[in-house]
Amino acid sequence: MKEDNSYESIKEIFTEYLKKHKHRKTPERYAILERIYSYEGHFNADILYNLMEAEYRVSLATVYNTLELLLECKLIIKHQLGGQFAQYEKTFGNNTHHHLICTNCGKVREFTDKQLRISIQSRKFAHFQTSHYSLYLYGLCHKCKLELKNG
Amino acid sequence: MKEDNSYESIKEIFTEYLKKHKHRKTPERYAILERIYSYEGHFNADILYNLMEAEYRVSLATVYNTLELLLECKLIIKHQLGGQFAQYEKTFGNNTHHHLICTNCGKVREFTDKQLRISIQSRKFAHFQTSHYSLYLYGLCHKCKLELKNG
DNA sequence: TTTGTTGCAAAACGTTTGCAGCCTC
DNA sequence: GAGGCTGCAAACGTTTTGCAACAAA
Repeated sequence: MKEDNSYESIKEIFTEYLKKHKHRKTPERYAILERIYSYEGHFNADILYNLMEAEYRVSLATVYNTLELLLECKLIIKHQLGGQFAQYEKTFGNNTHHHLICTNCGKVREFTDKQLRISIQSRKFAHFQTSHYSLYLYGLCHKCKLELKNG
Repeated sequence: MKEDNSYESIKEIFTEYLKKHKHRKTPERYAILERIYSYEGHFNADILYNLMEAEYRVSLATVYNTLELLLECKLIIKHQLGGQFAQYEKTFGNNTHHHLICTNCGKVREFTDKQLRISIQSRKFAHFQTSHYSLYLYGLCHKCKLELKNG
């Protein structure tokens, strides 16, 4: 099981995808993939760009380009949570989780709920083939609820 | 029941909100609210701005300003579906629904599922007070699935 | 050798902001 | 009359694009 989520097998998925779509296997692309898979949690293009700086310098354009490819082969997923930056996260080695978003401070928390996950994933459609999903619950986090009550 | 979703009662909610927060009751704000509530489906700031053109001319800044107020008093909700525009929709007189988003053509379809809605709405958290939620299922619509298979 | 990819910088895009004048309150 | 709101245009910040140089195939 652990092996399935190792960087080697992830890399293989990416290589297959690149080959199939006649894209080139550039060192930049693999460096970005590797960086993403050693990162825990949500990130955005700018965070990733700055993380890369230290290891293997790539341009921001290449970061965006590679994120697009990784989205297409489903190695990462994209969230449009707040206003500004799009957020990304790796899909393998990551438990499927749901998001709690505070409408006051914008903080994002994750939670897992197997029952909920199954309810959603088992929903089938005649004319739509689901590949993945996102569930966002909006509301007030503990801190903001107290602040608004006292303020 | 029908009365509860009429424009008059919606307007009252907005008026209450404006009064409570010491905001002014300007004709622009009511014109925008009215336009939104006579519109079916998702819209974005630009669509709304263009719709207003014919009836009661307002600036784009005012559109954004008013959308912000309507969000705060929960008369509309905001979706960050694709990349570009944020999408909005009215909340009253609208069944709670979920979204199917085609990852190929970007088309958004809605569906309702009472059981799923209840499962999600009944999930409680110790340190988070949920106000609303969004569920997005990503995948391929019928048309795109066929196109990709044949292409 | 061919052609996809890179880095750079400039452009594009939706959204936000600053400001003078206007209009609720 | 005071101060919040409007329209306008300019600014903002993220993402995309055009192009010349480069490198994978």
